[in-house]
Amino acid sequence: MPPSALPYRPHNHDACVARALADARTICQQHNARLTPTRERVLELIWQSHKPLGAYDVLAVLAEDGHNAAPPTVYRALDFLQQHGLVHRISSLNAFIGCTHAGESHNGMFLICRSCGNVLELTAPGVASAVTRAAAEESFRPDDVTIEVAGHCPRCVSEPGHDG
Amino acid sequence: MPPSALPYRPHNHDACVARALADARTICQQHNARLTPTRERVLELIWQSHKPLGAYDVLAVLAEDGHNAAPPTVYRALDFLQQHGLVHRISSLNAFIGCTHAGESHNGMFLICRSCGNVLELTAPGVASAVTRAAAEESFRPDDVTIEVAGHCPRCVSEPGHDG
DNA sequence: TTTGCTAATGTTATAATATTGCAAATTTCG
DNA sequence: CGAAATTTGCAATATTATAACATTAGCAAA
Repeated sequence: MPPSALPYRPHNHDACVARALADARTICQQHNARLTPTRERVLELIWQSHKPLGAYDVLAVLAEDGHNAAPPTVYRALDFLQQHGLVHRISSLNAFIGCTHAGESHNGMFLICRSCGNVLELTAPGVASAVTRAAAEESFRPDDVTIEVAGHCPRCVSEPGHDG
Repeated sequence: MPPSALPYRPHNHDACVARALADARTICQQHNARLTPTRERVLELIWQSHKPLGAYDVLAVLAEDGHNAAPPTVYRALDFLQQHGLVHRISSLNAFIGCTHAGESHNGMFLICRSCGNVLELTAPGVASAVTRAAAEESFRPDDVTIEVAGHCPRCVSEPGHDG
């Protein structure tokens, strides 16, 4: 039996979040970019679980925080975080998830469980090269590659009905 | 020099549309599904070019037709067409495009030109199998695979500024 | 310390995309 | 025909995202 990937097994998620925030600080410093309180808070919220979060979900939590924010605040923070490779947008879900390979150059491929909602980000070199090759056969010059796979994660295949 | 794929070279596009409509009729018959006038008209509109069309673009043309339709009309027609494999939704664009492999079982991969807007749908067995393999390594059971590649098509790489 | 510049945020409004729910019409089929 | 199922019409509303412009914070030079 192969080891389950992170999102699918119990773990101290606070450690995930802490690591993500620490990495983000480092990366922003390297980029000479300012990880302001709002941006950091949004990143933290996005990282609250391995399930993607919608912009308006983030907005709602900010409101609970007492931060009277409007949509542009959230979208700007998310744009910033995306630009620095700290979060990804999952376009088939209109939602955002923390990048688990921040800092590394990577081609994300996302495995989205329809049952529990967790998303696993993979670096899949074989997939990336196959895509590149297929594009090259059409003389197409790729820029951004979106690969999103909806299905069922190992936990939900074996014991349906999870939500965590 | 490799031959340009269909969307990138001049062709009698009316023939594309006619073939798509004819195929659709056949497929719907096989599925015991009703290709009603609205559905057929929506399919025809989606096929007006090799550029994806938004739901509200379709709606606008229906309005010009004198068909006083509301959004649900369009979305229902599009759902129907998707269910029968006649159109695809490009989630990175929130738009729809005619399926060029209707009837065949296929895993679409879309090459989206950011310059001219044309979209080429490919069947890429190498990509499909790489994705399947990567998912299997995580014991993930894929259901739907979305592969969308944004970039520049051969025509726009060699002579930027196209729109057709 | 003021001044001036840039990046970041606030604020209001609105655009763009998509769905819900119910009633009416149409088609299918016994 | 008449009952059941499918399709459509329609109004309202939900959800996601951006435009436009005013304001403030951070920071460096005069």
